[in-house]
Amino acid sequence: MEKQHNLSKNQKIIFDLIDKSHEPLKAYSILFNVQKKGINAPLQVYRALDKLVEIGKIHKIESRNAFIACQNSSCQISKATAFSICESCEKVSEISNTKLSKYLSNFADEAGMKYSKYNLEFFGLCKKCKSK
Amino acid sequence: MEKQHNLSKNQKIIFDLIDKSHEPLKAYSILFNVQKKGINAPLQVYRALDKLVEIGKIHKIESRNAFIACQNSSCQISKATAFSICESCEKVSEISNTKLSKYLSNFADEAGMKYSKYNLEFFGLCKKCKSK
DNA sequence: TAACACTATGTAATAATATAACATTTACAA
DNA sequence: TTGTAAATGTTATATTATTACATAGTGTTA
Repeated sequence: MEKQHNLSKNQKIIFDLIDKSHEPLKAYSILFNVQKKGINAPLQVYRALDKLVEIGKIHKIESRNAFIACQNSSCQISKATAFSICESCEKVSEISNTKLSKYLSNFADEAGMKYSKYNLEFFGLCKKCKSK
Repeated sequence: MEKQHNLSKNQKIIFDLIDKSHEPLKAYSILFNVQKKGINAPLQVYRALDKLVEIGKIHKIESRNAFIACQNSSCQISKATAFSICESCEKVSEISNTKLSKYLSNFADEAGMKYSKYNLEFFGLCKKCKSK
């Protein structure tokens, strides 16, 4: 059984917002959206984001400085993440592919090092944008 | 034959600095280091960095907001990059592995989409830090 | 060579992203 | 009930990156 994380008040407010969103959210856009709920300062947002990333409820899209909810229960443990990003409409999807994650987890560099932690971002055009 | 890019004055100054460095450099650290050469403003640095990234002479380490010189002639074309990052000493190495790059370039998501462009960052402890 | 397009440069101001430092409060196990 | 870790609140500030505008260089081609 996986460890249960009871989210704190701020964590819950911010997670709910990200989880409901259909696109990655940026920290200051989150801040703007939760000010009505009494979260007033950037640090309050960043602290909640840090924690949510740490426990795997959300992921940071590094190339976009934005955050999305995890779509994939297993990366709550693994911290091994992969995304596809449309360079036109900025749609981001989490890739949940066992073969890919196994391949990357087992990948060994020249020195024989393996890495259980990684982040992969694919870039291209999504189906919609491609057909325009 | 690959397209020859003649670097401009600022591009050359900044590329030389990054190329000589044994660690990823951040934009404002670059700025500080090139002020004696007459580059005074952040924008001058960012413009050169953008161009150098575009032509593949350097890469951005997204999770660190830092830049390193390309170690791998082939990614001047591919924009398909992979790195290992030590979470203790922050050493970054570019991974140049044909199997890996082929695997990722041929990877198709659920929708059958392939992506020639990607960025992969592995995290762990380098050999040195591991043995401490 | 003049006209043009394109790339690069210089400068100032400001936007966007993220953290430091410090005080206080809450959750909860020992 | 006390100790400790986690979370919160607040102010200030550090770090990363872009906008806007003016000017200068480079190379092509009419």
